[in-house]
Amino acid sequence: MKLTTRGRYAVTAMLDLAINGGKRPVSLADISGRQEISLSYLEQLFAKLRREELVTSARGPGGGYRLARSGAEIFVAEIIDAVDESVDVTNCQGKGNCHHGETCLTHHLWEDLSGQIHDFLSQISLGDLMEGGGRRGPAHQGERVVQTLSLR
Amino acid sequence: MKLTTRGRYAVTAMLDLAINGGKRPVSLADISGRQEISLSYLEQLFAKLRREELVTSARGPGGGYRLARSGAEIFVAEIIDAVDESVDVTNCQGKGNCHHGETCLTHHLWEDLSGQIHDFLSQISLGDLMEGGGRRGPAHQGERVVQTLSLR
DNA sequence: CTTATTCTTGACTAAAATAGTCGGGAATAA
DNA sequence: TTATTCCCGACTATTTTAGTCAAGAATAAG
Repeated sequence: MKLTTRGRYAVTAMLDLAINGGKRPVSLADISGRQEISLSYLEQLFAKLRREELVTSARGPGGGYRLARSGAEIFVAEIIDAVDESVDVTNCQGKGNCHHGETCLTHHLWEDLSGQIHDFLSQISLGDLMEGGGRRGPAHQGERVVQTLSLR
Repeated sequence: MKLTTRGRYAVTAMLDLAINGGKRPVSLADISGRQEISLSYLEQLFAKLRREELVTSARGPGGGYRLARSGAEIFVAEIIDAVDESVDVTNCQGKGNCHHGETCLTHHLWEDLSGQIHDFLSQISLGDLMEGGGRRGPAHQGERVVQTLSLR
């Protein structure tokens, strides 16, 4: 799990799709215009999103992309995983000699930590984001997610 | 808040310091040897950690670094913030014209999201990591952190 | 006092990731 | 038939990451 600008772009684009996508598919050109993301870059991102079956596509005039499921069933973690694949685990993979010959401590640690964040983002759907949205202030105090995190 | 390899390096090094640092300071050469991180790179990281007052230094033979506070009082989020500074907020900073003239939706969204993760990592101290450590399996089922996350 | 050790600083470099470009295609609705 | 839109691969510029190098300052130990 990585959190980068690319992940933000992808979530942004998917949210745009969730908001503006009704019956008709939404073209990348539209998303590009609204969100100010380069069209070609969006194409790259959506190729990955499609491979992970988060969106479906329709070619030709009036074509574009649709969410593969409802917004309530698509979670932020899925989107980020789709575009930011390959979490390479540096240092001491398998070697297990990092710490006085014992099996690497910090590696597991980070893996766990990143797993926790992943679990967290797995609870937030596009639907949640649409409701609560980016609005700050007292508008939506409603939604609450309670999470139990265990450190092992 | 960014989560990168550099942050992992920093947390790893700080944890090494927490574990191996008793009365005497720990030299970067020692950490470099144990954790297999380049010495010069560690120097760069520790310059930042020192600026943020997470560690104190002692020069000369037998010198090295010490945690500035006890491990129980140093939190993962602080470490990551210290080395991964400058979270630049791309697109629509202040412009507020991203989405049909309304003030940018996804920007706030991401800021909130990243804030939640920050809060989460602000609850995990080096002390916690030392206890629970990287051990998987049923060893330490004890520690539990309960968090209430609110989507706005 | 000398010396080896260790931090301190700044500039530089190589490699990788990120963000983006470009050009050609294939499908398809109008 | 044609304009629109996805699809795909290769290429490029910029930035970030990870690491190198060299010179210097503080200081404990001998």
